[in-house]
Amino acid sequence: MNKKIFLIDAYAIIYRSYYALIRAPRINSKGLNTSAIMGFLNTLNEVMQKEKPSHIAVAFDHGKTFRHEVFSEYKAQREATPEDIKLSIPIIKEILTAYHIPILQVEGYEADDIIGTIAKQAEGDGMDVYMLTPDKDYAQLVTDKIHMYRPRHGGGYEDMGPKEVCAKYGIDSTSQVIDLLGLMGDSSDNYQGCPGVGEKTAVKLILEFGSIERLLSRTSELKGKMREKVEGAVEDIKLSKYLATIRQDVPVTTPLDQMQVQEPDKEKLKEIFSELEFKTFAAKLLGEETTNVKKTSQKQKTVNTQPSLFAEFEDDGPDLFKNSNLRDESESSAKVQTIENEEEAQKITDKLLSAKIFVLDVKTSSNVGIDAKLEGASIAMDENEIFFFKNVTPLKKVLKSPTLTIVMQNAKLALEVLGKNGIEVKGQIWDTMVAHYLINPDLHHNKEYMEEQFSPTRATRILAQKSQLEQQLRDGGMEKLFLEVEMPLIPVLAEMEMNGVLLDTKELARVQQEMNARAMQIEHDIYELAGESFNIASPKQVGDILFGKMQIMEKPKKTKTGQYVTSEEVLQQLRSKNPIVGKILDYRALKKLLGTYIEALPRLINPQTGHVHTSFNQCVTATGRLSSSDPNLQNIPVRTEDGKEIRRCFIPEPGEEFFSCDYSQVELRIMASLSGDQHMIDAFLSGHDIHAATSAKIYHKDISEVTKDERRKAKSANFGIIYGISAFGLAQGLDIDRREAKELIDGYFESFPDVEQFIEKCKQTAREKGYAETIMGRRRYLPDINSKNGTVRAFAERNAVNAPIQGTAADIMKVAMIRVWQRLKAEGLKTKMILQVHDELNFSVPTEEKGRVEQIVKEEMQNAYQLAVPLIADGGWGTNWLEAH
DNA sequence: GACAAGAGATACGTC
DNA sequence: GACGTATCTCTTGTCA
Repeated sequence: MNKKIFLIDAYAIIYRSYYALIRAPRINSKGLNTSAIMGFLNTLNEVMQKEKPSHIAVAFDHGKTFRHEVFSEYKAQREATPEDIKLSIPIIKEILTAYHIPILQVEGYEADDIIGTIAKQAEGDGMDVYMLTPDKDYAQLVTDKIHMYRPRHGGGYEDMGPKEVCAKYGIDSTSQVIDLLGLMGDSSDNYQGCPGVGEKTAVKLILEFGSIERLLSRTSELKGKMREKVEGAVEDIKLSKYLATIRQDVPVTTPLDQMQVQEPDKEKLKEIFSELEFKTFAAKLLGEETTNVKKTSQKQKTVNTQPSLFAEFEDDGPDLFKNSNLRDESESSAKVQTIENEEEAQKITDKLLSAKIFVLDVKTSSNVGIDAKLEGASIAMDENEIFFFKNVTPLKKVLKSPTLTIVMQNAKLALEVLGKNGIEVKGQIWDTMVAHYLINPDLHHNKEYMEEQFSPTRATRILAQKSQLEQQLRDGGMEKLFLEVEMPLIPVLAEMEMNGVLLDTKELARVQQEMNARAMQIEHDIYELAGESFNIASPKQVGDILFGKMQIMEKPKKTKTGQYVTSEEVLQQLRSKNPIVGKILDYRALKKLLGTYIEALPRLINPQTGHVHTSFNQCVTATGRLSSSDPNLQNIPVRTEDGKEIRRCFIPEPGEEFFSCDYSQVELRIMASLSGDQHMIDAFLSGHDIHAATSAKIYHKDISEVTKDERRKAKSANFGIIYGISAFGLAQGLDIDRREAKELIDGYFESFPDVEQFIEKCKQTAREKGYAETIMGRRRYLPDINSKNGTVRAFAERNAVNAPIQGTAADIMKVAMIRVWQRLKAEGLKTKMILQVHDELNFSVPTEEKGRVEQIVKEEMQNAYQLAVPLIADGGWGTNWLEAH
């Protein structure tokens, strides 16, 4: 029989036992928590009986280690060893001594290092080595002869050899365990490895590169974020690997033969167990009759709650700095005066009326207009004095005065909340949030600003910001855009948000049922074709089925994270390979519609108003467009038949009609105008279908001879220019090769030479100024325009072309919205503007106003700006959004 | 170790 | 090109 040695990591077992019983610790009559001792003994007992080792030893950590020397933070975050464990250690050591089991500890080393060293020696002596520990770090030591003997969660043990270790972590060899740990780090030892890399990613990298050293020498092969992560943590990774590496050269003085299992000192053990009140143990371990010792005879008390050792420090006392409002006040020199009676209010409103400008900062219960309640408002005329109104009604008269300038931050929200309380704002709005957006359109303003909590003194900060922002707007030539477009737009948006849009919930429910049934059928078909069921919503699983299991194509494309690409684009190409592909696409389309719209929309109906109230965000996009969220009503489907079913569910107010009016080819018209290309302008002036006309020009044909395919290509080219896509992008979109795409673009530029020049000019201007500009002076900064990296630069160049076109379209639409809204007001019409989708406006119109509204909307949209080509707006009516289109 | 929250990737809806 | 949202997957922090 071969020699068999068990090496036990004492603290690992002790901690594990202690925490396993933390909710119901074992406490003996002397008040000692014996969980740790009991657990340790149980483990020892089980091993001795089951495995009958020939040799055994127990290793303890001892003092600060060499790891602390190279890394002072090593295990620094660990809480102090619980008192109960501290008390248990000498007892456990005493028990071990009584068993005649050697206690191994070496100053400056951890138990792992000692066990690593002995394991190596024992292996050299031809022993079978078992390391008894739950600690995964030990896996690095595993060989054919050195196994881990790991306590299982529910009880029992797991014998882990090289095969088991590799299988558990998914690696090729046990030596890679340290590479794995070096990358993932170990939170319990307080070293982090590569931040953002956990087990999954670490395994992937190790499998790809083999080791940390090889990975670090070849980081250039990594892509994107992953490369940044790894390259940014090279030193941490190296250090982590060093810390994770278990030493095998510890000066242990105990020779192996002293670890031979011996007869225990039974008398001594009896004494200790009796002291601990371990009756069962005493009986069991000493081989006495156990049957008459009933379980219940253990008088161990079970305590459910244990007072925290730190209780006295956990008292949630007053933290002066917890409340940021308090901190704000201490920073501001302004006096805050709370206005509570009418007399005071009167005085201040009189003062306000004679002031030209003041700050109004409204306190709301929510950042979402429709949900928000009015909770007061502060007013500041200068930086010294702030008045906080708990009741805002006295301000009604002031806010109505059109001659005053009211400075606000996020005025749309204020207007909405005030409006709900019957207070109209007619003064000139000056919104610092929007100003900041114009000056720096790349930042996320809504979040940044709205997360700042209200405090009475916020008003003075807004005032200070205003003068700064005003200067910046002037410097950037955006004052006009700000005052004449963005500011007047605010009440329009506020009203649209409050109006909301009605949904036909019955119809929606019907559509939901029908689509759900279809989705289920398709799901079933897919499982049948795949021969197994899987999560079709998981791109990873879809990829594994299609390309891994079914292998429907050779050399499938992979994403940067190493998964198969299963995008619509890829799958469309593979439709003919296997019927499952089409089914997956159909399933995804249905699920998308169901999940994003059909099931989601009814949940977003406001119970008070019965309408869906989106947020129109004025400070989000880099180009100047609005965006819509919660829900996004700017991406309601329209292309597919199923998508159209959803549009059908958007309805006007009861008894009214839905009017939808959209600009025809605004962006192309803007490009024609900005470039001044006479051919393009003529094409528009002729009134022909613009894509056909473009095509006729490119292919030197009469417009009547243009084929469908030629028109399609011209259309793509037109869009390509607007979106600034590359020849590559165009080729992809049209499914033609790049050479042909290049020819198409060349032909396009030959036909419209000034368009080509315009594009060049856009890039040139951006290079010189550092930003692109719209017709109304809106800027988009393009810091990458002079980048050395070709891809990065090309991206900026496309933005340089796209931003002026898309941004100008946005400018024009905003002007149109303001004018339409103002006319509706001026003419006292009840028609409501309810949605804007970039180039389209939607209204709910009382029947008697139809004629008037159609005329106003078309007129104001078409005359919003004078271009070299006419702006055309097409309107349509219906009982729902789809019909109106 | 289990669990939840957060971040990132992927996919897809619109203009 | 510009967005916003759903879903899955992985990482990280927290709690025993």
